[in-house]
Amino acid sequence: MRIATWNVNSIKAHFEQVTSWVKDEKPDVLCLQELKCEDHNFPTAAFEELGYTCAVHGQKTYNGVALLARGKIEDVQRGLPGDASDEQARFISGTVFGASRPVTVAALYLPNGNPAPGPKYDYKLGWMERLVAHAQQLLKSEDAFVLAGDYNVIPAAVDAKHPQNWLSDALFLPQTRAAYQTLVNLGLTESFRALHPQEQGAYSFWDYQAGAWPKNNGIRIDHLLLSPQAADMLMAAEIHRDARGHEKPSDHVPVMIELQ
DNA sequence: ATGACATATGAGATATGA
Repeated sequence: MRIATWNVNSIKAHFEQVTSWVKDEKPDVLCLQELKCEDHNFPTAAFEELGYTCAVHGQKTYNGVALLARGKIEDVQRGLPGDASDEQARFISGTVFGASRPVTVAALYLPNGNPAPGPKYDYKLGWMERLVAHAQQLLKSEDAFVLAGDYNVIPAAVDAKHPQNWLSDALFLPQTRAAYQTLVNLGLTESFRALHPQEQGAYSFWDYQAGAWPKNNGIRIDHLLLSPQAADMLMAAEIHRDARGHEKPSDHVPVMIELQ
């Protein structure tokens, strides 16, 4: 079972590139972030024609996440538990069915948090605390699960071309990295780094500005975190950096893993 | 030090992103 995550920076603006990639790669499960559209404007019919079931948690202009799967999706949950007043569409989860066992997959779009300090950074840290609490709940079941998405977290200096430029940024502040490490320390496995411990220059985001892409001035912020039961099934993890080379691309590229 | 670039909204300029 192959599971991919991709911050598409508007599904409307990048529809052709997303569907083209899906036709080529045929992931079994696809987590999308930054749809920037409401549910009724998501191209559900087009993805259904490609063989996917769609679970969408959209929002006008900002945010918006979706979970797509080749088979059925059960127990869909929209929104990250822990704050009923949070109206930002940044989390959707559901259970999909692989050859061997069910897997719960969450598509998440963790808040950017800039400028830090400030209310946006407070929101980011609060969101991360809620994600830790939710992961703790999921771990109790001992089921396989995958938390996939745009974490807006640079885990370590190796995950940025110029880490010194990010020291005071919400994506790389010590408090951000500590919160992310708290999540991982629950017993989760970060797929890409687990399989490529030494690899440098592997990024998933390049700013549109200042020629970041041709200089490979990127950061690795899109991650798939695995429960112990899912980690046991991990066979591959790859960043599809070629997607950044098209005309008018998203600023993120897909990251895809293979389980069992 | 600043802006550079992209998207959505809505019809100009602003908010957001990372």
